[in-house]
Amino acid sequence: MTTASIKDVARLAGVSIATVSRCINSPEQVRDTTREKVQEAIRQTGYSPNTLARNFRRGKTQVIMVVLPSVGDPFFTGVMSGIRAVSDESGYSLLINETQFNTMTEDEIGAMVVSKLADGIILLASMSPFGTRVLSAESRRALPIVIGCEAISSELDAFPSVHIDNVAAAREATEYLLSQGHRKIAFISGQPDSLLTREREEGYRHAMKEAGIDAGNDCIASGGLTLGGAIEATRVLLSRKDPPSAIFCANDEMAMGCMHAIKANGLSVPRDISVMGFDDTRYAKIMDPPLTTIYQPAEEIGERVMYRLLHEIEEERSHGSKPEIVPHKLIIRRSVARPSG
Amino acid sequence: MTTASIKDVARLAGVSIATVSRCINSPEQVRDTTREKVQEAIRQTGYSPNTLARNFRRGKTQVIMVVLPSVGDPFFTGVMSGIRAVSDESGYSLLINETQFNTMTEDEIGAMVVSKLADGIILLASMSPFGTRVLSAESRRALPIVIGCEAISSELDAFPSVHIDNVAAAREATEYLLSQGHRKIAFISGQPDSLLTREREEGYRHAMKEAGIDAGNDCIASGGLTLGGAIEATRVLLSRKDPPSAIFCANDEMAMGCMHAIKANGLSVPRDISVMGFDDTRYAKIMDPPLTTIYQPAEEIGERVMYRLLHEIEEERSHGSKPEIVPHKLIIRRSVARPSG
DNA sequence: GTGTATAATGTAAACGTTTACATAAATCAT
DNA sequence: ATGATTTATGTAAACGTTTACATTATACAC
Repeated sequence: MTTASIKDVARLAGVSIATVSRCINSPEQVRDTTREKVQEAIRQTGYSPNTLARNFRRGKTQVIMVVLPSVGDPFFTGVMSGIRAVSDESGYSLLINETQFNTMTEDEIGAMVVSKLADGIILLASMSPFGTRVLSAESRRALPIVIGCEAISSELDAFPSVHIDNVAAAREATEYLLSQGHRKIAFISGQPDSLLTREREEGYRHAMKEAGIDAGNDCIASGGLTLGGAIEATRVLLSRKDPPSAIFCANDEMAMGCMHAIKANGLSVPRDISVMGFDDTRYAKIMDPPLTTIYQPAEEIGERVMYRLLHEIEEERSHGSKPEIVPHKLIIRRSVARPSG
Repeated sequence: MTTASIKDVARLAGVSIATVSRCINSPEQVRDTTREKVQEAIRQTGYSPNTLARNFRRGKTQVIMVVLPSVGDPFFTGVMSGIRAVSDESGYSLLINETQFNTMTEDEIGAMVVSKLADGIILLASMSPFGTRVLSAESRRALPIVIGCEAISSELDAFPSVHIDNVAAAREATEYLLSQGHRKIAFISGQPDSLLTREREEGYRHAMKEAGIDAGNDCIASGGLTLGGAIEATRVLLSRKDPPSAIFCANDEMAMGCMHAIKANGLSVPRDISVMGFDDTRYAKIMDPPLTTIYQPAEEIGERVMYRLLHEIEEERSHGSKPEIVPHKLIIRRSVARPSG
């Protein structure tokens, strides 16, 4: 009971396999009467083209691989939804790879594309991509890759990318905290090596320095970008002899954990401690109090990344293109107030 | 500058392509000296097997398609993470399809499997799958499909599935509300046709009926399983002349929206209105107040679904297997209290 | 060293499409 | 009706693997 192939259809319809193929791929080339015969045969056999064979023949998979730290994070969900909107309309499927626990090395990822598992690859805030083992310098440059949400360091800037200006955004956020009179501002970052938050930390440090405040290492805690990590980090921060009056979290997810930990400690937000997030996920506005944060146009980032990738795939590769910077925005809600002390 | 093929490697190593292939797939079959030659040639050419050709030849993609309403929902994120844990270790990749806005019809989904885009398919709380157009009755039964999170209606019970007992769980939740003295209990459901919540609604109705309370249609509002939908639904519920003293939401995501809307209305949870969720996502415990809800073992469901699917793919198809029921649990936190009135 | 058993390699077909090219059929002007 | 032109169909090669089978090389016993 093996599935019907194009040959079966051809035989049943009394035509050649080429004609059947044309009926499917460029129906206007075949005469009406023949087309009907073939369609009838297709119906009878229950034929559906074997994608494996087709992909092989065409040398394309119509699949895009998306590599990202965590699909669960509501910000990435937003980006994904932008990507999906474009991929849907252009006939691509999405292969998702979470690097959450580093189950997949960059080399493996590179191998997937080289070995044609996907036609292109979107790197969302991943670690520095691609060791040199798998990909020669040339082939690396020839690979359809677009980076989203995070600029990649120096030597690899041949890859196109789209993201906000993370440094500026984090500086703005910090400056807002400063403008409200805060001096003791803590920062909860991602993993130490996380590209995603490195620039935000840089913006934070920059603003603090400019304000003449020494943001020593005990102002910074790592929350691993997760809810639980942030709860832990906040506990540590609060147990310090001189606790902060404001905490700036590198993403909203951590801000949620942070706020929870503060309340669980019997303190109030923003009366005792102010909290600032980053991303403006769908949860920001329903938090209690609603979260003051930095808005990133998640869907737009996703859309532009995907459009960009399509361009890379379908047109010629663009060398050393400048990153696309999309605008961010400080969203003032109610989780930040002037310090009480 | 086209990528190297197995031929190039063979030529460079001075062996036949068969030997190269064996070096990759069953190295023990080839002599050490030859293997080294070949490996050297592979290194020099930068060869990596063309997955397209390999898949074609082998008739397998090593890809599983997962169809689910929304990757953004933290519950599904949990299920996905269970699926991923198993798929990773067994060498499968995941193709994700959100049906969120019904961009993809069931027929299209069926077509994907028939046309070999994926080796198997996991349906997470999707609508009733598969029209009859694409799939004949026999091939439908022959398809490696496993259903997660929701039993599928009557005639299709040939598909294996794993999920909790939704009816019983929802009944328990409602009974808990009743035991706290609530009589005016509202229910916020998903879309009217959503399989995911239909059974939960049934459990709710059942418990209400058993308690001798008439749960008329104005006790039930649709929140579309989304945050925003639940906010809207709650507003409607609160504006009734005789508002409920407790609201049971068909998932935690909606409970978050619900709680927000209640607070935004100047009321307090649980003093004025109690809120009950369903899923026990990672946010449940950090809500303010922490959410009383039904725990579903999301990761376990994902793992078992995936194991089940692997079995379907690798062993013979199982006809009419009974659904696997995993345990749920009522988690009592602080969003439910005795009614004040 | 011969013959036999075993291990290693080579040869060639097959998988199901798409497509360049060749051929046959239909259309049209005369 | 004939030939010229256009349109529709058929033929066959190609894509890069894997693998059954045939062949050759190696090891081993005598």
